[in-house]
Amino acid sequence: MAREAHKRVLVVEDDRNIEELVRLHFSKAGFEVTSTADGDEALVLVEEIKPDLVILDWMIEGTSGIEVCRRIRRNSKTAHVAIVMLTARGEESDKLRGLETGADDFVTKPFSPKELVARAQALLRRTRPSLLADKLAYGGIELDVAAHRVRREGQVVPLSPTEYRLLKHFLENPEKVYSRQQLLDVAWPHNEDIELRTVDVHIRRLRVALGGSGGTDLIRTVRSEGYSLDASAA
Amino acid sequence: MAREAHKRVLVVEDDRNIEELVRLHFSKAGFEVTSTADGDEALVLVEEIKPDLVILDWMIEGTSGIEVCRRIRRNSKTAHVAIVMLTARGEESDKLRGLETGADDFVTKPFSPKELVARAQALLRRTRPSLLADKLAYGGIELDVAAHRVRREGQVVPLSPTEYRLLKHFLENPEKVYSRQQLLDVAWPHNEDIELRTVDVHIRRLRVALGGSGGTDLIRTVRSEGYSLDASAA
DNA sequence: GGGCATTTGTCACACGAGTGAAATATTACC
DNA sequence: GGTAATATTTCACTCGTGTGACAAATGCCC
Repeated sequence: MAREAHKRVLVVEDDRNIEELVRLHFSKAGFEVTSTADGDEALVLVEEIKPDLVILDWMIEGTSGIEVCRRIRRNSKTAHVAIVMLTARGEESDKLRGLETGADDFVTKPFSPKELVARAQALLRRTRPSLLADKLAYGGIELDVAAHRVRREGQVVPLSPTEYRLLKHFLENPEKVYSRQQLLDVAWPHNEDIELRTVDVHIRRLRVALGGSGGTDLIRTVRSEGYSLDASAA
Repeated sequence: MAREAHKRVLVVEDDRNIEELVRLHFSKAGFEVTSTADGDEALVLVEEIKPDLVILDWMIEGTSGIEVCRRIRRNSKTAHVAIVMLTARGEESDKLRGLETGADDFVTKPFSPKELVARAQALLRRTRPSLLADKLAYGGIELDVAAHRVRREGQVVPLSPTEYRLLKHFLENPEKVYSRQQLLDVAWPHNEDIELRTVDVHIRRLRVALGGSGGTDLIRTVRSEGYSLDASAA
């Protein structure tokens, strides 16, 4: 989730030339591109490959673009995906209907592929407020994802980036033991060639940071296994 | 606001025929019409008669239409007025620039006077969201959107355009961390090919501007993440 | 239109927090 | 008690950020 995997984009477009153009530019921008010319197939694919982004032509074979958009939004498994509509010039009313239907952005043909990619990327950067499950809490600790802020008993706890990532992972999976290697995998952006012992050090720093206000230690050491977040007595 | 007095309209147009045509139709629709052919005179009149609506020709004597528009918007006493631009056919780029400058609607010549009146009336009915929700506040900072003015502890804080956009975004989303890229997306009109580090500099300028009165720093640096507006202690 | 002030983007440099590894001390388990 | 695992401390180095300076771009006024 935190790691920088290639974003997937599904292109729904029945004009071969445009499809190629879009595919080329998104590939070049590091996206993994899948495409189809058919609306019904698009609905299957969007569930299957779980793209981060759908580029959707307004007028396509099978189910119309606007209908595809609506159905993607209605299906809870796919409702979250970002959607950019491609439409012909000058159809202002279409634009309104498209936004109502749930498209996130609109690009009118003819368009600059570079701009399309740029807007798509900006769209993916934008956080969707509705999707932010942004409060984690356990044993007197609160973590606000949006504000990137941690409190213990109401007191703000300053954490370094690594400490924050560690704690966030523990809060997302409380009372579950993770080995040092597992922790390196989830809380270190570049987890190659890092000593397992290093985890110990950061666990300690996290303990100190959290305990600054004098509370009990919520991080449990499980000998020869790893660590977990656990409010039960040691 | 509640009273149904005759709406006042100022027509800025140097073509005698068009001026007459517009005057006639707006009068018939119950407007009180004033007109001028000169841009500089328009700026005086708009303060004097406080119209509800300005019909503004793109190309006029004196100061150009776009410049008149800009100045009307910049003057806090007149910034709220509705503006409809009259422009020659086919100038899409003009249209864009006009909207950026602050025109509310665009009508291309030749136009139907009936349609012009209808759109003007629709415009007046339409509530301008930016002018309604026009007070943002957080941690001793007040931002008046309509007046385009910022105060801290009551003291007026002069801000450059970029600083203003940054602060406005933060005030609209307080205590939420934004990456440099996200800030470029929302606070820079043309965000292509701008270095991420540039954000740092403008954040600093905003800090200096806000802190001029000696208050604490409300902008929080979240290392390796971005910035947020946050009144809590570190 | 020309000259001036402001705004803006970029850079170079300095500083300090954050990080990873190593060395030593401590604890837990048999 | 012996051994292995973990805790703690320390240190060198990296990397992100703050800062001031500068040049280009923009807008403004006459």
